[in-house]
Amino acid sequence: MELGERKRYILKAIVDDYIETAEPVGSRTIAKKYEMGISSATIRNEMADLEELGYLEQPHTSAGRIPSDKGYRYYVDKLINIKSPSPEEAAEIKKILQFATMCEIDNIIRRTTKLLSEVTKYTAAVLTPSVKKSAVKSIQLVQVNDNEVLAIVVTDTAIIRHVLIKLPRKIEQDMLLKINNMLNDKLKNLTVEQIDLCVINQILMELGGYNEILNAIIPVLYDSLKSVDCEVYLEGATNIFKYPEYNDINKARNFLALLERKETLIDIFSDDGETLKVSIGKENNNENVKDCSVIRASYMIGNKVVGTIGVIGPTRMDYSKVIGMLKFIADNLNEILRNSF
Amino acid sequence: MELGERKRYILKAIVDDYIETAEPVGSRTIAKKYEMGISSATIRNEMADLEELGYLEQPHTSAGRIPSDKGYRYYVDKLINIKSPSPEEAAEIKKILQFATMCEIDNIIRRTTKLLSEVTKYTAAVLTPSVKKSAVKSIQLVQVNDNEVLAIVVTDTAIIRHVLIKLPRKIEQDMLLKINNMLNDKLKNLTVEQIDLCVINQILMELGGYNEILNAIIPVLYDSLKSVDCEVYLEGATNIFKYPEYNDINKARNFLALLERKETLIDIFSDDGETLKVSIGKENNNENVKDCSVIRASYMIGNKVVGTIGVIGPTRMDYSKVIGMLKFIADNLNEILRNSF
DNA sequence: TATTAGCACTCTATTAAAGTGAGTGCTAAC
DNA sequence: GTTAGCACTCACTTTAATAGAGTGCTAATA
Repeated sequence: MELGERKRYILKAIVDDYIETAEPVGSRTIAKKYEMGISSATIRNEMADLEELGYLEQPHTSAGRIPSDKGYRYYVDKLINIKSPSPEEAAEIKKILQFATMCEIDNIIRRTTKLLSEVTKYTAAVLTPSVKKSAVKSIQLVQVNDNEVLAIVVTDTAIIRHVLIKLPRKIEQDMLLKINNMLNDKLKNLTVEQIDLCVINQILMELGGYNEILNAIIPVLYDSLKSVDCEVYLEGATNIFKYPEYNDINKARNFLALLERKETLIDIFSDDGETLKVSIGKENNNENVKDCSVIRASYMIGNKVVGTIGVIGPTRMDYSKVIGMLKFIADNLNEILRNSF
Repeated sequence: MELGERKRYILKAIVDDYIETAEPVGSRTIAKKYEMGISSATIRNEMADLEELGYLEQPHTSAGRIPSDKGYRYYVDKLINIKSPSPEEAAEIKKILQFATMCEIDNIIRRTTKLLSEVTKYTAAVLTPSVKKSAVKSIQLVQVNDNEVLAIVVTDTAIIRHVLIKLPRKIEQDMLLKINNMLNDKLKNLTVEQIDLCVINQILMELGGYNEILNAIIPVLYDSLKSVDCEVYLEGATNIFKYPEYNDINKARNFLALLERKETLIDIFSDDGETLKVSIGKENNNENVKDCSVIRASYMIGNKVVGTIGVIGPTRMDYSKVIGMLKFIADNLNEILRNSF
C-alpha cells in the first residue's frame, strides 16, 4: 500500500512539524509553512485520507492531526532525512571520545553515555557487556596479606571482576600458584555461562588435597561471577522535563520510576543483534514503554557484539537527529574499542 | 529563650500534624485532635506568639500555620520522640543486611542504600570511602598476557582499584616483581593524597634502569588513583513524587536534576565527622537544597570514619522515623563492616 | 474530475465572576 | 488568663462566557 507522492510529502511535513512544535498540525499550517501551491482544503482532504489509512490521529474533532505510531514508522522507514552531526559537532564529539580513550573501558562507556544524552537532549543508556557471555581470559589469585587473597578475572570483553577472599589460614605461595594455574587451565576460554557446578566439581576433585583453601576460594569466586551480569549506565533522565508530553506529573513519575529499575532498563535496551534499531511506541515489548520510542545501537569489543548504547524519549522524538548522532557515536566508540582492546 | 510547657506542646503538635498531613495546621485542629482542655482561641493566641518568635509561618492570612526552619530545628533538638524500628522492621532490616554480608563491600553499600530508601520512603544516598584519604595497603602488578599488566591497589578502606596497562614490550617476570616490590616499599601506608609527583619521581630515580616500562605503568596507575575520588550510590529518587511539595513539576525537576550531578551529591552528603547530623532547609550549605532537609550518618571501616549514608527529602520530613531508621541501619552497617573488613 | 472558497460546527483553552470554606485576629465578656 | 463570637481575608472551586483554531461539508470553479 504505497502512498502517493503528495500524501508522502504531507505526511512528512506533519511529522516534521509535530516533532518540532509538539502541537497538533492543522491544514493551514502545512499550506503556509511548507509551500506546496495547494490550498488548505485539498490538504484537509489528504489528511482525512491519511487518517483513514492509520498514519494520523486526531486528539479531538477541532484539533489538527498528530502522527500515529504507524505514521512515525512510515516516516522513519521511508521519509526521513537523517541529520548527521555538523562538522563542528562531529569534531566536538570526537574530541570528547578521544579524551576518554585514556580511561579504562568502564569510564569510556560512562562518558559515552553522558555525551549521547547531551548531544541528543534525551535520556541515554548503555549496557555493558554481559559477564555470562564473556569468556575467561585470565584468572589471577593475589596474596594481599596473610589471610586474604584477591581473585581477579579478566574476560575477552574487557570486564575485570575482582573479589576479596578471606582464608581460614595462611597459605603458602606455591600452593596459591598451583591453584591459580589449575583455575586458569580449567576455566580459560570458557564463557562464564559454561562454568557450571560440573566444572567446579571437577576442579575440586583434581585438587583434592587443598580442600580447605579451595572451599574458601571457589564459592566466593563463583558467586562473584554469577551474581551480576551487566551494568547499566544512565544519563540525562531529567531531560524528559524538556518535553511537554511530560508536563503531566504522573507521566514524568512513571517514566523516571521505570528507569530506576536496572532490570527494566536491561529489558528495554538489550540487544537483538541488530546494528541499529528503532522501536516506536507500541512496537516496544515492555508494557511501560508503549508511549516512548527507543533507538539503540550495538557496540563491539574485539569483533564481537557485546553491548548496547541507546536513547529513550517520547514517540515524538527527533528521529533524524537521534539516529544520526547515535550512528556517529556508535561508530566512533567501536573504532576506539577496536584500537584499544 | 526557653519556651513554656504549653507552647512546646502546641509547637510539637503543629509539627507532628504538618508532617503527617502536609496541610497548614489550624487552631481548631490542634484543639480537637490533640486534646488539651483549652479552647481554639487560646491556641490561636499561643500560635501568634510562636509565629512572632519565628517558629511558625503562615502561607497567607487565612491559612493555618506551618513550621519554619527554626521550628523544625527546635522540634528536632528538643521535642522529638525518635521512632526506633519496630521489632518486625528491625528483624527485616537485619535479615537483609545479613544477606548482604556475603557480598563485596561495594555491594553491601549499594544494598544498604536501597534498604534505607525503602524503609524511609525518601531518597537515600551513600558516599563510598574517599580514595584520597585512604592508605595504600598493597599494590600488585599481575601479568595478564605478554603486553598487558593489571595493576591492583588495595587500600585500608577496602577500596580495590584496578587498571589495565599496556606495555611497549614484553616484560620479564622478575623485572615485574622488582617493580612491584619497589612500589609496595615506597607507597605502602601512604594515603593516596600523599602520593605526589615528588614521591613518583623518587621511584623513577631509584629504578632508573627500567624507564621504558615504568613510564608505561606509573602515569596510568597515578591517574587511575587520582581520577575518581569516591562513588555515590543513589536510590529512591522518584520517592519524592510521594510528597505533595513536589507536585509542582519545576520543583520535582530541580530536585531530580540536582541528584543527577555526582559533585552535587558529594557536596550535599559529605561528612564533617559527626556521627549523625540533621540539616534543615536553609541550614544546608548547598544553594539548591535550601528547601530540603538532609539527615546523614557516618560509617566506619576498621575504626576509621570513611563514608556517609544519608537521606534527603522535603523539610517536612518525618524526622523521628528517618532518624530512628538511619541510626539503626548505620549501627548495623558498622557492625557488619567491623566484622568483615 | 480535482481543486478551492466559504461557512457552519465542534471542541478546547482562557478568562471572569461568583460562591465556598477554612482559618485568623480582635473585642468584649467571663 | 481564657473564651465565645464575629467580621474579615484569601485561596480554591465552580460556573459561565468568550475566543480561537481547525475541521468537514457543500457548492462553485478550472
